[in-house]
Amino acid sequence: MKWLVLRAFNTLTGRKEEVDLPKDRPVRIYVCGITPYSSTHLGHARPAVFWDTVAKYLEYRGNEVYMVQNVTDVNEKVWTRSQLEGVGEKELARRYNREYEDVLEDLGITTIDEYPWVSDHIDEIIDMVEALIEQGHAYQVDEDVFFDVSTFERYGQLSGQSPDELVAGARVEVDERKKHPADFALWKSPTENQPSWPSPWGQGRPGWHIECSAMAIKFLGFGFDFHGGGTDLIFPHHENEIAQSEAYADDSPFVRCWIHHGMITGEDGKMSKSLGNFVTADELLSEYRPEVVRHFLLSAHYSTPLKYSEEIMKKSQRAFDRLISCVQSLDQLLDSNPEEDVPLADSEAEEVYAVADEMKREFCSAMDDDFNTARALAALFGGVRKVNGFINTPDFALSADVKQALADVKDQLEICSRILGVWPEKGILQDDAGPDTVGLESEAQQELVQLLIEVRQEAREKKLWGIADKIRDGLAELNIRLEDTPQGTRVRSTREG
RNA sequence: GGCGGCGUAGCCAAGUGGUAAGGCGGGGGUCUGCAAAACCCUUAUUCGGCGGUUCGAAUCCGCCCGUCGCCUCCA
Repeated sequence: MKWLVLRAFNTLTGRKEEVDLPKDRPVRIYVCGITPYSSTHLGHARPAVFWDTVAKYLEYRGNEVYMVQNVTDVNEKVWTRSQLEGVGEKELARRYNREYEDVLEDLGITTIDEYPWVSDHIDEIIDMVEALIEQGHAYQVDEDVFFDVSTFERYGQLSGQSPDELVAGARVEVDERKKHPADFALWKSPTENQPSWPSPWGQGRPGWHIECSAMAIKFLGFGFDFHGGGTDLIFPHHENEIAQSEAYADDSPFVRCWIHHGMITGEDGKMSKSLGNFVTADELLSEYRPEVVRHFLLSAHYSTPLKYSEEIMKKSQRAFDRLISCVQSLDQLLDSNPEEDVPLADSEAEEVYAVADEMKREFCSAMDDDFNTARALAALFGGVRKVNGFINTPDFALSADVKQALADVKDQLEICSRILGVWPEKGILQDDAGPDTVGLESEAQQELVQLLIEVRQEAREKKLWGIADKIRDGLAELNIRLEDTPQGTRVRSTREG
């Protein structure tokens, strides 16, 4: 496979640019993670699924990937919530982080190499703040330390606004001790009895922003390849990250390409806790299979807002069903013996190979073009449609050559699907049929279903349609659907989730 | 008020200079004992509006409208 250039939209420059992928070292990626103070919702799942897909794609492309996602466990929100629940800040963070990790595991996210915690990097943070003070980029007031925005001429580059413009519309009252209203805290004294750490400026806590700079530089070095996060983090978080990091290193750029994903929205705007319109990842995963959730999250380009609704989830469910159905058809053909002396077997096989090639080409072209997962999904399903069309033609015959070509197309479907995470990882009947379905363990249930199919088949051969339909209808009520195909009766679970 | 994103069929969504992918839904057919699934045909003379550049614009430029986000320690 000959790779073309990868292009990505860089928030810093505001345009799509070519990204040279390093050949002698891993692609280094930092993605803003969560603040573990409440349940994981869909908005947290989007970046995780998106970046997991990017990493898997880059690996498929032949690049190693090293990806880091932080855990902001020292933070006002964590503190506030811990007070409400009457537990320690650390304990609360651990609990919600565990929940987040479980969701990531359910969603098949396997590409994140490090999850650094802020509370484990206080030393690095203090070192960085000290250096910034020495360099004249930061100043101490009482027991707080602020970054001096006026010493960094590129301030505002990412968000496209000057410090004064930012201040003009500010809705918060400004700390009078700051030299410039846009200055931000690097280190601050604790309120009440918050956990705090000793520092040259007294007991205190890191400000927001500084932890990401310190941890990104520690794990990835200065000038790494991609930095991801939500559009809501562009200002102030990422703007400040750039300022303090580039000031600290006296170098530029801190990040080669900034990628910001759009917000998940509910019926009334951005999904957030304060609006109460969020859907937790757990809720969704109890209703839909992870592959379906991934399909939904990848069905629009990462940069656009994505509206959640029950209806749209049903669409993703159907799309996933379509993929499964195609794979099952392929499996059945690959399990059967090829016919001999099939006319035109060569050209038929060529046709199938062409489907696989075209799908792969279009898939890669979509991913290379600013990680366009919506287009990649379209390429995948285009392949599904063509395969279905091919094996459904009236004069379709399974020659040995065609069989081999179909095996190839199935491999390609699997490769593309696995990158996106929509490949049915777990069996469709076996794992779906929990005890609630028919009150039996799955293996016993399978055997039972097989028996029923055989009985029904005998009934059909004797044209006892009433009995045959009773079995089919009865199983349908248990969410087990029977489909009669020329290759025999196929079993499908219609249970969602 | 400032900055940025977005606006494509009933719905979701690709398409960033060469004449509108795909999916869902709808309509018609094929297959089937009947179904289901699948397949085939069909469903936007036009891309929020108005101007401009160009042989040619959904694509580039300007203005306007709508919408979302940020300017609050939010993914």
